[in-house]
Amino acid sequence: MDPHLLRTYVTVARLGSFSAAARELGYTQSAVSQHIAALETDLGLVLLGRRPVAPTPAGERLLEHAGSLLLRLDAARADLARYAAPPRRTLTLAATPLALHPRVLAALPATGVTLRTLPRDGVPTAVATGGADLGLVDGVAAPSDPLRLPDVAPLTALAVAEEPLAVVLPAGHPLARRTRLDLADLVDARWLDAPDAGLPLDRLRAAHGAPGGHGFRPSLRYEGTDARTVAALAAAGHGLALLPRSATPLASDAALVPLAAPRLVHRTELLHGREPDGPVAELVRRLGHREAADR
Amino acid sequence: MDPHLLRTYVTVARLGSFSAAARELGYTQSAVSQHIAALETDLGLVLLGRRPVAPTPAGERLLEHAGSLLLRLDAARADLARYAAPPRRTLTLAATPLALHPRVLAALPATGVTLRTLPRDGVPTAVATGGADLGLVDGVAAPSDPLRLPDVAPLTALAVAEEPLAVVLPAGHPLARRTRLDLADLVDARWLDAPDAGLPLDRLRAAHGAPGGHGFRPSLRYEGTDARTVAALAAAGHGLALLPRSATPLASDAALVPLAAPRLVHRTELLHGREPDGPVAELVRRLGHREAADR
DNA sequence: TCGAGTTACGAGCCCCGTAAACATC
DNA sequence: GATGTTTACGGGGCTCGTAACTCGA
Repeated sequence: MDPHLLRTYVTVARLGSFSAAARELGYTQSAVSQHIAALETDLGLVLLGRRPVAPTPAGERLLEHAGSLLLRLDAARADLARYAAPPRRTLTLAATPLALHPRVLAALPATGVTLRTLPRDGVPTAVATGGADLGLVDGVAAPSDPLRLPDVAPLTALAVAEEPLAVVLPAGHPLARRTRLDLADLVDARWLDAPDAGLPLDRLRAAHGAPGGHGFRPSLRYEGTDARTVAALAAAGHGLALLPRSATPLASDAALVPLAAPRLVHRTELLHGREPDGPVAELVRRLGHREAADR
Repeated sequence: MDPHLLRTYVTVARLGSFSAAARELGYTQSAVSQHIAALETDLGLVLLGRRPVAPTPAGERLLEHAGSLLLRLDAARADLARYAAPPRRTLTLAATPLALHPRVLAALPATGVTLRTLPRDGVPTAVATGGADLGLVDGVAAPSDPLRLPDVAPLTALAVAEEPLAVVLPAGHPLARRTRLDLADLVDARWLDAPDAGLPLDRLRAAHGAPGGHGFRPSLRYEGTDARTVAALAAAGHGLALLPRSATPLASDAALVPLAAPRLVHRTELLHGREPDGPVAELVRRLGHREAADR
């Protein structure tokens, strides 16, 4: 289970071809073939069906392990590299769209900042593998509960902000006159599915206590990262959306009703590798008032 | 960052000696020395101080990564090995002491079972690396919240039971007459520190919302795994203890007061690798009524 | 001087590329 | 026969062991 072999394996599985993988990795087809053969004899399992080239069930399983394994390997290397490198003068920040809280924007230094928005899982990965110095992630959680983040490497998370959640509906919607809404009222509604900009529907289902996967049926799917668009889509009646209050600069045709039960908040956390220095440490100091969790 | 080199490195760090590590791994000192040198040049860092042989700060950091990396590697191998092996006829169960809920014991098959109790972190590890077919872990959590387990590999967790928590005090204790207690009343008390048998004090601090580490000061430390002993120690006045109701067959000199706030329960979960078969699947079917989480 | 880690060097193995064989469309 | 995977084989590099060297108590 040499990492080289694993890397070859995941590449072949992703591309569905030995030769394509060889091109991408800078090997010959022959070498790739030998790598796969070595893995298969080592594990005593056939990992790939040939013609077409596709993972067997065991191979699917290995893919899950291998992905996380290679990720952690990169993370370890990147983390150690920080020890060798001189302190950074600039700062790269990876954030989910809704995590760009005004408090954070206000605290950023005037120069030397690169900001990049990524989908949710990409942020921890970027911080772990050194693609970013700091990460900002948002999500729903019970008040003062830490977010559930995939633990790719030892990262430290600090709570940055918590704010109430609100349901966005068209102004004419029957529920728009309410002063508060419970999640239970909304299980059967159609919801916008905007995993990169809004809050994933899975989280709602989980919060509502139905991990089985029923309820909160998706309507339109939006694959962009702009919260304003999500709010506009909801106002136009394409489905409900749950957003933090501050992220919804309202059009006149939308109604915003606070979510009352269950008690959930929109939470933003700052993620960093350990022992930040230079501008990273400065920003952490300005933002992090209370420690959330050590992963 | 070849796993072989990492394994050599952690062994050297653990034993504090190149030659001892060489003996343990079946290499010559020379090879070990070359392994370490290779790692150090690869990463561009000095990992070990020689004479005495001890990790540098960067080396300490690598140790954290390497430990988890090697563990996951073993886990992946063990998981894949299950695909190749014929279905098991026997069943090995790893459990924390308080996780042996009567429901579980009742559901065990009559023959072919090996039961082993381990400290908390050992259970997920054992299941992941194939040391056990199934794991049972207990912990405190908010009602219907999954436990926070270290994620060493993709494991599936099923909720088995939740039951109320109670504080064990000596019969003569000033608080023993109360009909309910809040955690806030008990921050300043002395607590038994019994990480392997009772509930770790860190969890109490976290539940109380003070991750800083204050409060819940330890009194006597008990390193065994017997819950009965913990209850007896608490009854004898050596410190308070928090236990699930059912785990405290009471001596007459002890008082049991239910914990009322925050709303916490003692929860047990069943852990298994995916797609169980044979007796494993049978037990899972009998016990797992609701799925807790997929890690 | 002794214990312990490093360095020099050579033998063997492993890994990859070339090239030919083989399979499938 | 075109495309794509496997197998045979050979060279170069890597890894480990032997043994000589170095350093500190």
